[in-house]
Amino acid sequence: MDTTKTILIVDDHTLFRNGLKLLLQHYLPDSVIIESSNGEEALLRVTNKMPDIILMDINMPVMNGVESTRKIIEMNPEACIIALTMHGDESYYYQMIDAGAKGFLLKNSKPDDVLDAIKQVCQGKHYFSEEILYSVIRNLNKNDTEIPDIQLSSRETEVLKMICTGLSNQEIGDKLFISKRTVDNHRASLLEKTQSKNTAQLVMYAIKTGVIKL
Amino acid sequence: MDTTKTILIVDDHTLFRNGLKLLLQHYLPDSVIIESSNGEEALLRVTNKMPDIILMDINMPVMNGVESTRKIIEMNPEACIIALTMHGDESYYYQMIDAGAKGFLLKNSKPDDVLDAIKQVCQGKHYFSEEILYSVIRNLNKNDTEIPDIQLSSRETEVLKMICTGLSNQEIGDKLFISKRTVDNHRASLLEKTQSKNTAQLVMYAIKTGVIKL
DNA sequence: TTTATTATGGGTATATATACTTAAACCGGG
DNA sequence: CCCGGTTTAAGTATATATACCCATAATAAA
Repeated sequence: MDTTKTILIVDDHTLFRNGLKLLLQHYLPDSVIIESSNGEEALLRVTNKMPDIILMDINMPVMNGVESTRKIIEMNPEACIIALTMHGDESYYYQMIDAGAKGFLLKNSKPDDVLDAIKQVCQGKHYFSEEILYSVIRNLNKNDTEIPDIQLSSRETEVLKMICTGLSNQEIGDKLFISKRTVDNHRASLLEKTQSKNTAQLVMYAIKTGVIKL
Repeated sequence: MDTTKTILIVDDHTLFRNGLKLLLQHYLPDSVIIESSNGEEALLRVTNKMPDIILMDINMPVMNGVESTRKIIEMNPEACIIALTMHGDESYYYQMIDAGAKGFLLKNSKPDDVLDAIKQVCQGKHYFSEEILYSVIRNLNKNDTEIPDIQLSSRETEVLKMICTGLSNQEIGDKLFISKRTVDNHRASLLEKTQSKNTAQLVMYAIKTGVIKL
């Protein structure tokens, strides 16, 4: 690692931020570490001056990591954003890649991995935790036999949300001022697109993909 | 803070552990910090010598924080265990209190809060993050009008899990070698006990309460 | 021992969801 | 302009879930 760098940590957990900051200061004494507690704050921080590296959490209040990454990359496609993920965030991998993240780190990585990632990304390369590569490859195997990516229309998403709250097709129709039969059709489309067999699997899909929040 | 203390950090995220360790070493230079990456490791660590303070994450692989806390408190009811929680772990608050945790810290606390918590708990007192107290009080309000605590039988839980995977009552009956009608009745009990109107709400309940994992 | 709960199974009826089909109106991109 | 997808709607049929009722055996709790 050569000269002084500015590193922005974006995470909603103060303890995690503070700890990581100390960690980075210890291994990279010349670096300048700044912090933001969510995606929106991060956006404001980078408008004046783009840091050399951004370590971005995914699950955050106000604005999540995916959206924030997307907007930062819009401002500057060269921005070096490394996603900080936990096990369980698998469904966001592709979204983050799509948004323009240059690297992926698991939160249970070793400090060496973080330094490696920063080094690689600063050189214009990409960096992925081994575990993440493994997980992605495992998903690729799945996708051979299953569906790659599903696109739900806005109406379908709307209906899906209502289904999850426990409304019947009749009730959904009443709320949306459309026929129950139309809702039947949307539901059928949802079952087919998500390869679900019934309501239970549909709700599970909605939760796994983040269509609805707990 | 007076003399030298031993502090055990139990968390599955290496980065978090390392960061928190640096943080504690910075503010408590005389302390000895040791680490475990899950509840089972923690158990092994404390059998020889009980640390003065244990900072315990809740969601961990192999053995989670609740179970680990329960077993450590069994060994030594005086053990000073402080739970480290995230927003979203609300459903575990009561379990952790029940298990014997002496304090509660949110992962987005300030370092000062951590020192406070350690100080208080070492003096035999309890410590709770303000946000946690707030959340608990808010839930108390809810419980006035809603359901206090629901107890599902093991058979019901078994059926509920299968429902969530998308099996029909007939299929569940076949798997459990019981009549479809029996499953009908279990399902009806589940709907009543969980105050659900239909399958969708049932699945939502299962996920919110952690009956099933994603 | 009495009592309560759970697990088991069934009768009957209705409500809802699911499967298959067709089709009209609309809207945006090539 | 036509084409593909979405949204709307409906016919018809079956499968499944839900709502009541009841009953018995085993087990745990009081």
